[in-house]
Amino acid sequence: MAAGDKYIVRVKMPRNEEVKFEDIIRGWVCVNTNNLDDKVLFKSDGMPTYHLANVVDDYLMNISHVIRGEEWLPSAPLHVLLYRFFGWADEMPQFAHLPLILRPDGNGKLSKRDGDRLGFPVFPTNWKNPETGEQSSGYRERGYYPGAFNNMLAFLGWNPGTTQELFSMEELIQAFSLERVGKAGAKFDFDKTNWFNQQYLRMYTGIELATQLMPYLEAESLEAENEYTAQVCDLMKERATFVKDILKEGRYFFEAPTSYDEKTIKKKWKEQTPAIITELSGLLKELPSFDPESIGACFKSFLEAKELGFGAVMPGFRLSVTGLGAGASMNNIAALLGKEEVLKRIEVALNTIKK
RNA sequence: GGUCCGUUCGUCUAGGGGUUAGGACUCAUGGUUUUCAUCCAUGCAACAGGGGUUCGAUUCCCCUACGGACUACCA
Repeated sequence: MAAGDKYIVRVKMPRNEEVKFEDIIRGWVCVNTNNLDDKVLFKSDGMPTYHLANVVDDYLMNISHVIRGEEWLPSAPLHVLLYRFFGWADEMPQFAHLPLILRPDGNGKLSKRDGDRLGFPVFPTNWKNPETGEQSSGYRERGYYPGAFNNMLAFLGWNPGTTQELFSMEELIQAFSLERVGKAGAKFDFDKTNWFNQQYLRMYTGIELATQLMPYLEAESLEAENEYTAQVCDLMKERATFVKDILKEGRYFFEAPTSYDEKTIKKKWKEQTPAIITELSGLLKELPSFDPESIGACFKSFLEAKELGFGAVMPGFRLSVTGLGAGASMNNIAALLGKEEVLKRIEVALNTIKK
C-alpha cells in the first residue's frame, strides 16, 4: 500500500454466528455467517460498493424503511451486520423485501428482454440505454394512463382485503400497507393492465378526452372543433381502451370513408339496397331537425311504410356513412355529422359501392 | 452445488382449523342493443404431494416435489 499498490477493503465476516432480522413482509429471516463471504466494501478505485454505500447513506439520511425487491434478501444479513459494526444497530431501518414481478409466460423475473419478445412494455416510459443505444418502449407512450399503470402495479402483490380494485393515487396512499403485501412473486398480466386502462378512460368526460385526443388528430392532419370532438369522445369512449382507439374506431367522424368494408358489402349490400338507401336519403333530406330522435323516428316510420326490417336498411345506411359494418348508434353518428355531410356521403357511397 | 425465499381457479388474489373455498381479469353462454362495444346475468375453473397434530386440516408442524432469487472490486 505504501508503494501505491491497488487495494480493496473487505468486511471481516465473523464465523458461525446467526444473523437474525425481522422483515415486514417475510417475518423472521435467519442466516449463519458461515454462508456469508467477506464482501468488498471499497473497490480498488476507491469507490464504495452498493453494500457499504446503501448502509451509510440510509443511516445518514435517517431512512426508516428499506423497501426493495426480493433479489436483495440474500444480502440483507450483510447489511444488518454492517449497521451493527458501525454501531448503528439501534437506528437500523426496517426491512421489507417485495415479491418479484414474473414474466407472463413461464417463470422467472420479468426483464426488459421479455417485453420486446412478448410485445408489451416493461418500462413506465420510453427509454434508451445510453451505453448500448438500445430502445425500450414505455407504457406512457403506448397510451396507458399513469393512474391505471400505478393501480395495476399496486395490485401485483398487494390487495386491500376488500373487493375494490380501482384506486386513485390518494386512495392508494390511504389504503396501502406493507403488511398486506404477499410473499409470492406475481406474473404480469397484460389483459388486466388493459382493463385497468379502459376503466380509467371511462372516468374522463368527453371534453377531457377530446383534449387527450388532439395530438393524435394533429399527427394525422385531421381537424375538428373541440366541442365536436368532445361529443365524438362521449359517444365512443365505451368502446375504447386507449384514447387513440377513439380515432381508430371512429375515423369516419373526422373524414369521409375512403373505402367500404368488403365483408359488409358482400353480406348486406343487396341488389335492392341502393334503391332503399336512395329513398331513405330523400326522407332524411326533408327532416326539419337533424337530431338523433328525429332521425330515429324518420328511420322507423320508413321501415313501417315500406314493411322492411332493420337488417334490410341499417347495414347499408351505416356502410354508406361510415364505411363500416358495426359501430355506435347510427342516429347519434348521423346527427353528429350533420345532414349535409350524411347526404353527401350517401351519394358518394351509392356511386362507389358496386355489387 | 450452496444459502435464502416461495407454492389457493389459466392469471391477479381473498380467506383461514368446521365455508357451497369468495372476488377480479380472460374465456364461454344467455339477456339488452339495428350491429359491434358497453351493461346485466350465468357458467367453466384452484387449496402441489406425502406424513403428522387434531374430533376435524386448504388453514398449524415436518418432509418431498416444483419454482424463484442470490452466490461480482453490479446494483
